[in-house]
Amino acid sequence: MDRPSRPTLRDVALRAGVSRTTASYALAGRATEMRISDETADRVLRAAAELGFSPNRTAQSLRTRRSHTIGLISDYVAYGEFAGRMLAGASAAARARGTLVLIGETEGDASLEQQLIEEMLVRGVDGLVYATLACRRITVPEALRGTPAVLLNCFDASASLPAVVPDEVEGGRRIARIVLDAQVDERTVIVGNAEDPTAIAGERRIAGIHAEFAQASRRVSGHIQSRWEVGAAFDEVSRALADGPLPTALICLNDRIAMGAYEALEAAGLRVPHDVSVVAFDGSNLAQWLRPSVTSVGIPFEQLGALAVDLLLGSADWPGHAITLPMPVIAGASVRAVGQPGDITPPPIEAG
Amino acid sequence: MDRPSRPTLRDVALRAGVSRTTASYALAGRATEMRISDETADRVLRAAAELGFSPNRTAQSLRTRRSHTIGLISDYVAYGEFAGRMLAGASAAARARGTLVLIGETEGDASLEQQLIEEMLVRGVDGLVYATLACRRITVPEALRGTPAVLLNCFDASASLPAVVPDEVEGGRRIARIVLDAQVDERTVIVGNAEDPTAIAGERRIAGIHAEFAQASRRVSGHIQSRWEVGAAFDEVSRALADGPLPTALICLNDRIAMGAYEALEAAGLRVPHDVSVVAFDGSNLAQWLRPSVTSVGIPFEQLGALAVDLLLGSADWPGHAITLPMPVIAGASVRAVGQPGDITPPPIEAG
DNA sequence: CTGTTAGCGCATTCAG
DNA sequence: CTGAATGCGCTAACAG
Repeated sequence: MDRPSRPTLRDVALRAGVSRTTASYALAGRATEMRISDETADRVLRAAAELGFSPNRTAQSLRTRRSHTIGLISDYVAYGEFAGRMLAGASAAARARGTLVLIGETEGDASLEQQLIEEMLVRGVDGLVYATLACRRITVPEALRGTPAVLLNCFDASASLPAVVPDEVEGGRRIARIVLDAQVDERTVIVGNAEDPTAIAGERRIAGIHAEFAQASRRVSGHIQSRWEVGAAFDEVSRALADGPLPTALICLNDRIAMGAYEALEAAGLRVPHDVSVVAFDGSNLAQWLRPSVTSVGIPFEQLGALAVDLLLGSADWPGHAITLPMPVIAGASVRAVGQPGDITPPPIEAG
Repeated sequence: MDRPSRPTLRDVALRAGVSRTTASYALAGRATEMRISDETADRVLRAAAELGFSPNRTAQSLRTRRSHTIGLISDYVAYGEFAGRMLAGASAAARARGTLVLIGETEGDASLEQQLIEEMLVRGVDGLVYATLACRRITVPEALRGTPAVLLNCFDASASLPAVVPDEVEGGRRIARIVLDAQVDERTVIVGNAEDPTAIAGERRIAGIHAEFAQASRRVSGHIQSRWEVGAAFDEVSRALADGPLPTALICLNDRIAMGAYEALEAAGLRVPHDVSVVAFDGSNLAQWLRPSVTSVGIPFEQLGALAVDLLLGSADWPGHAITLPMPVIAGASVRAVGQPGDITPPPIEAG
C-alpha cells in the first residue's frame, strides 16, 4: 500500500492514444517544430492536465544533465537578516526561471564547505552560488572549479569567476555627502575598525568617505576604533566622548555601532541629532527601530542574490570584473537639517 | 571540450577489475553480506578513492526513489534572524544524515506554496518540512497529503501531521516566575496584543503568565494593547505612562516591544531596572543589544528545525500530538534584583 | 507526422 | 563469490 505514484509520461501517452515520443514533444512545447497536429498535441495536453502529470525531474535530469536546481553555499545562512535577504533574492530569481535552490552552511569550515559542494555536485546542480555574509576577498575553493559558479558578496582577486558585490566605495561617498550637505561636518568622526584584511567593507566605506570629503575640500576629524558590535561601540564612543572634543557627526561603519553610539551619547547627555548627527551603514531594521531612526546606507541583498542567480543561469552578462550594485540611502531622522538650530551653530568653514 | 565528467561506477569496477555489481556492493558496505572477499572489496574501495568517485545521486535516486534531499517550505525565509535559525538547525540535522535541504519561500501565497511543493515533489524529495515564521495554527495544504511531512513552528488542529512548536505557555510561566521571584510584581503590565486568531504565540504566552501569577495568588495589573513593533510599542507605552499609575514591571510579548518600551520609559525619565523592570519574549540579538540587556525567554529555533528534520527522517518518534520544546530564559539586566533599592520598596502583598 | 530504440548511472534479481 | 540482464522515467536520434 504505497502512496499512489505520480502519473508517468507513459500514462499520458496511453490516455492520449499516442507514443511516448509524441507526448514528450507535445509537452515540451515542440509540437509545431516536430510537425505534430494541433489536434493531437491538444489531446496530449488535456490528458496530462487530467492526470495531473508533471515530468519526473529526476529522470529528466539523468537524461538531460540539467536539474533545474542550483546550490547556494554560504558561510552563514543563520546570522541575522542579511543572509536571509540574499537567500530570498536568489530563491525568487531562481524560481522565476523554474529552478529551486539547495542550501549549504559552511560556518567557515573549509572541509565542510568542500563536502557540501561535492554533495551538491553529485546531485547534478546546474551551478553554484558561493556567498559570504560579510563582503570579502576570497580565494575560490578548488571544488568549485569545473562547475558554473558565481560569487555573491565576495570576489576573487584574479576575477576568475563572476562576482556581485555592493558598491561600498560609492556607499561611503553617499553617506559622506549627507553629512557634508547637512553642514554638520565640522568635527566628523568615523566609528569602527577595518582590521580584518579579508573583509573589505570597512576599508572601502572609509575610502569612499575620505574621497568625498576630499572632493569637498574637507577632512574627517577623527576615527574611533571599535569592533562592529553594540557593546564595543558603546565602550569606545563613551571613552572618546569623555576624552576629547565633542564630535558634530558620527559616521558609524554599521548599524550596530550606531546603536552603541546612541547609547553612549545618551549616557553622556547628548541628543541625536540636536547635539550630534549620526549616520551609518547596512540599512538594517535596527536603524529604523532606533529613536530617532538612523540614516543609513543599505545593502541591496535581494538584488545581489538575484543578480548572482541571473548571472549563473545565463540571463545576465558578466563584464569580466566584479559587478557592483549601488547602495541605497535609507533616510532616517538622525541628521540635523541645515539651518536647524543646534548647540553648535555651523559656521562657514574654510577649506583645508 | 566539456568539463571532465565525474567517474562512474563502471570506471571504478574497471579499475578494480571487477563487475559493476561487485563494485556496487562493496561501495554500499554490503561486502560481507554478499560474501565478497576482503581483498576484493578493498581493491574496489581503493579504486574509488583514487578516482574520487561518488555515486551519481540523480541516477541513484531514480532507481531507489530516495533522493537524500528534503524540502523546506516556509512563508518567510528572509524575515530577520528567526527563519535563518530554523533553517540552520534543519540544515545541520539533515546534513548529519547525509541529506541536503531545498528551500522555498511562499510569502504566504497559497498558489505559490502549492507550486513550490509540486516542484519539490517532482524532484523526488524524501519529505517536506512545512514551517511558519510565527507560531500558528494552520490547515495542512492539500499538496502535502501523500508525502512524508512535518510541521515546524505551526500545527494542525486535527494533529494529522507531526508538529514541533515552542512551549509558549511554559515560556509565559517562566517569564512570570522571574517577575514574581524578583518581587517587582506589584503592578505588572503586559504589553502587546493577541488579536491575530491564527498566530497563537501571544495568547499562549499570556495564558502562561496569568497561570503563574494565579498560582502565586497574584494578578497582572494591566494590559497595554500594542502591535508587536518598536514604534507602536513606544506610542502605546508612552500613552499608558502618561495616563495611568506607573507600572513596576512590564512583560513585553516580544523583544521589539521591549525596545519600544525602553524608549518610552527613557522619554518619561524612567530607568530600567531601577524604576521599572522589563522582561520579554524571543531572546533575539536585540534583547542583548539594549542597555540594560533585556531578560527574555528565547525561542529554540535551531532545535525546532533540527527536531522537525529528525522526525521527518525517522530518527525521532512522534507521540501523536504536537511536540513542544522548552523556551530557555536568556538572562539580562533588566529586572531589579530582590532587595536592590528602587523607588518603590516592594511591600508584602496580600493574595487577591 | 509518429513509433521504435537506445541509453543517462545506478541497484538488484537471477544465473552461473 | 561474480557477471549479465533489467528497468527507474525520460529524451532524442533514427527510422518508418
